[in-house]
Amino acid sequence: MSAEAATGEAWEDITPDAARRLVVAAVQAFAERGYHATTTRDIAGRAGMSPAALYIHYKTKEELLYQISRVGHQRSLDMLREARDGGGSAADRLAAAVRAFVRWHAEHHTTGRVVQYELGALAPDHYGEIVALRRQSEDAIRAIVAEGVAAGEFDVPEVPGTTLAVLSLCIDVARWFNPAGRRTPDEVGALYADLVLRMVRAEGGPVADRDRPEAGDGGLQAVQDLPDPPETADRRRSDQQ
Amino acid sequence: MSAEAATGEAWEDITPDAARRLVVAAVQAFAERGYHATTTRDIAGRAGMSPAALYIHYKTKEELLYQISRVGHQRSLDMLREARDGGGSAADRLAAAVRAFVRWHAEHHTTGRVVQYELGALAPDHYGEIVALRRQSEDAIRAIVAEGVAAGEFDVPEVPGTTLAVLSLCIDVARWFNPAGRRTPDEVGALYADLVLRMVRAEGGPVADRDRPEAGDGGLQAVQDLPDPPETADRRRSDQQ
DNA sequence: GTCTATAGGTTGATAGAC
DNA sequence: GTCTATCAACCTATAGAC
Repeated sequence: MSAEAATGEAWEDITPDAARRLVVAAVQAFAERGYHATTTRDIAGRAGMSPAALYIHYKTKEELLYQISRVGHQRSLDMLREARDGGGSAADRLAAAVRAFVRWHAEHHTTGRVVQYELGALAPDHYGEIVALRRQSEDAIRAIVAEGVAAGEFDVPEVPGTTLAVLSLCIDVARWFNPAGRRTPDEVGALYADLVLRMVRAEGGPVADRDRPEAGDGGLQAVQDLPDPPETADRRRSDQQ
Repeated sequence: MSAEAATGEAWEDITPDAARRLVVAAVQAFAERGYHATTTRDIAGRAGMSPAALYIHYKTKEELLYQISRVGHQRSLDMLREARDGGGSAADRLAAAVRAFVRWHAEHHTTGRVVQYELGALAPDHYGEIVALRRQSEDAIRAIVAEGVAAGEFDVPEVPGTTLAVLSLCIDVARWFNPAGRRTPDEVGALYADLVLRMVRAEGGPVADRDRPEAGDGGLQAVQDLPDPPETADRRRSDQQ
């Protein structure tokens, strides 16, 4: 599978064709070199156009990054919410969430790198919008963990901290995954789902059925301490803890 | 504590004074904006010098990054080897490794971000040197995990994959840690050591003492499938799997 | 919509006075 | 060792022909 095929899958519905080619080219370039090291000439060249053609479809280089970041974050959020709202025990749903999220970060590791590691180059208003999506993704995982604890399926030292660790583990896959490596995206997803369940399982193993409080977050969703909103686009990097 | 104080701790023995100020300034700038978005003017300005003064102490901007990366990676490796060679059970030593590594990435998250996420901007020969240090860090963790499995203390689905996950979890702390957040570096270290032990623990809990094979790697250190060495400095990002 | 040409500004790094 | 001044290269984005 060519790099373009792997990168392009998520961008099928962008039209016109030239705009899609530019996004695909930008994802590859941003993932390889980083946003700031990538020139608009490079992007346009990869898309088979002159440097000026980029500006017919996108107002700035940052708008291209914003498009990539927005679609990628929305896709992640949909995926995690689908797992949260799916059937089965909390363990089933947490495993499904981790499997899907990890698989996506491995399969689309080029997109994943841009989505996860180039946030800091977004304009302040775009950054704010993306952070809102990230909080919602964290909420989805936290809900599953909290429900598992409430149901007696999980035993964790702390719900928000464990949620952070699970999310963190999945995100970092985009950084290290190498398609020429030993494992397929499916295998990494299965391995990580296994490891995460080991991390949260109650000592006696999952409880099949017992009296349990109403499922839901039950006030367990602590407000996150996020850093101050950015003054300029490049003044901060983290949006968690 | 000022940002400079937190960043500066690791660079005390760099002389002369101007060279140290430049490294500290570079760490802060690279962590905030990324290597490519940082100008030599910005670094020199933060260090209280003219743009040209930087070149008295460092031949290029990349040499500054290399210095930061080399010292940070060497410090990480020393830390992990000290835990590996320390006393106690495999669980004790794995917990010590995670606690120290996570604590360092939280406390020195500015340095950590540069060390972990700006590798891709290194010149090819410098990059190769850093990757060698990273492999040795991975070896240190893998040795502890393998020894725990051999001793019956740990039960993991796969030693190399579990090692990767542990390392990954620790590294990602540099990305998300926010000193204005809820947790201190010590608290994150303790939490993560707890979570990692849950991840690797044998179902029946640690085995106190039993017949066990000679401790050591025993051939369990699989050769890593690393990507091809870079042709140019900016052509690759990952060095694992 | 795409091109060539280029404006207008910034960059990494150097020259030479002190 | 540090400064001011500057160069040559390169960048993002725009103008205007087709």
